Order: sequence, then C-alpha cells, then structure tokens
Amino acid sequence: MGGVAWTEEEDHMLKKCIEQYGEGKWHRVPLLAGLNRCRKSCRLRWLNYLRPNIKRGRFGEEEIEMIIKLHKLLGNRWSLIAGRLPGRTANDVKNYWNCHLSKKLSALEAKNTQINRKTESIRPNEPKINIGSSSVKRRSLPSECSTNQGTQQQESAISSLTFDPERESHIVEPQQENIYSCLHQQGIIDELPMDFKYEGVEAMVSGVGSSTNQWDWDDLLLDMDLYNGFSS
DNA sequence: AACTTATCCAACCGCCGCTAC
DNA sequence: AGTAGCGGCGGTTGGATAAGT
Repeated sequence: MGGVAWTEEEDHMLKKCIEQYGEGKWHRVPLLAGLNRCRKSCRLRWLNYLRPNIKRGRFGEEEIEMIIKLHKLLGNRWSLIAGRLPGRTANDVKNYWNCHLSKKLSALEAKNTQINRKTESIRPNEPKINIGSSSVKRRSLPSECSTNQGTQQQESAISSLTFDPERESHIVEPQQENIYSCLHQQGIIDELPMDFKYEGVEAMVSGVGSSTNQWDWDDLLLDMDLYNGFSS
C-alpha cells in the first residue's frame, strides 16, 4: 500500500472517537483518539473506509454510466461525482476512473476524433463555462451575495450538495439559494439557452417554492446532460 | 509451479482557499 | 496586510492480489 496500513485497533479507536466527538476538528482527532496518525490520515480513513453506509464491491452499470456522464460534465471533480453516487467515496470513483474508464474512453475518443465535440468541464479556474453551444463567461460573485467571497462560493455551493437518501436527490443549502440569486442578478441565468432555464432555478430566484430549501439538482444536471448531448 | 503483467485500492503528498489572529 | 493553521481536494504511489503465459 501507499503507506502504513491501519490496524483493526486503530480503526476501532478512530471510530470510537468520531462517535464520541463527531466529525470535524480533525486536528484534534489524533490526540483525542490516542492515535499516532496525522489529521489527514484520520480524516481519510474515516471518509473512505470507516464511515457508515459505504458501499463496497464493484460498480454497477448505472453507476459507471453516471460517472462517465458526470466526468464529462465536471471533469476530475471526484468529490462532486461521488456525491451523486450514494455510498461511494471520491477515492473509489477516482480509482475506478484511473484503472478502467480513462483508458477505455481515451481509446474510444481516439476513434471518434473526427467528431470533435469536446465539451469543456466546469472547473474553478477556467474562465468560462460551456453549456451546449453557448459559452458563458465565468464571473465571480459579488460579496453581498454570500457569506464568503470570490468564485470559491460557486464551487463550494456545488460541492456542499448533500445527498438525501430518502429523496434520492440532493439538498440545496440556503447559501446555494444565494448563488442562484446572484447568477440571476448578473444575468447569467438569462444568458442560458431558453430551454435550459430550469424552472427550479427560476422558482428559487423568484422565491416561489423555495420554502423547503430543497431543490432538484439532479434534474438540472440531467438538463445539462441533454444540452451536451450525453443522453443520446 | 514459477514468473510476468494487469488491476485494485488504501494511503500519502502537495496544493488551495478560508478563517482567525 | 501578512501569516499560520485548518479542512478539503485531486494526483500519485506502491503493496496486495488476480489473471495470464
């Protein structure tokens, strides 16, 4: 393995510590748990192995399909992609991609180079986002739109999506509502192709139906898929 | 059976952005 | 304004195991 393997005893100590003190404050975990591990090791071990409801075993067809679609959409945003796959960790997804899909897809792409419909991924430092044939300039959000500042908010808004196992979809935090309000204020929503303007976004911006803080991000992604021609 | 190659996946590392001081 | 500490993320490494020859 890449480092010193965790023993069962260490796992037990870490688990006990997290159960007692909760997640977060990782810098304190090694001390509280009595482990001779750094904060990052503890966090990683918990997130990738010890956390409840982690799904093990091979990826199903649907999961693979989802990974491919989301990777086209988001690029190497493994945590985001994993967030769409209940029970899977970012590390799992990344490993699977690196071992299987990247090779297969690059071989496929080599075959299809004549159909050059490469779609750029949405990444933090890229100056624009592509939605179908429309290119939308990426803009930072004004500070009053959020408790935080800069383009990071857009990322954190997306990355903080929490999967609700009961609804089988994601919950949008109040902070994320602000993001879409800001997008609307800056005209970004208006720059989207007409049929891409997801009604949930409009509803959120206008305040209609936003009482639950829940918004169907899944459907928005699906719309984006359709625009990028993934679902053909 | 012995060896080589491919695959899996846990763990580490470096970087980034945010926050508090 | 500068900086240290922190959480989090993606890239990479390398040992274990499976499959092939």
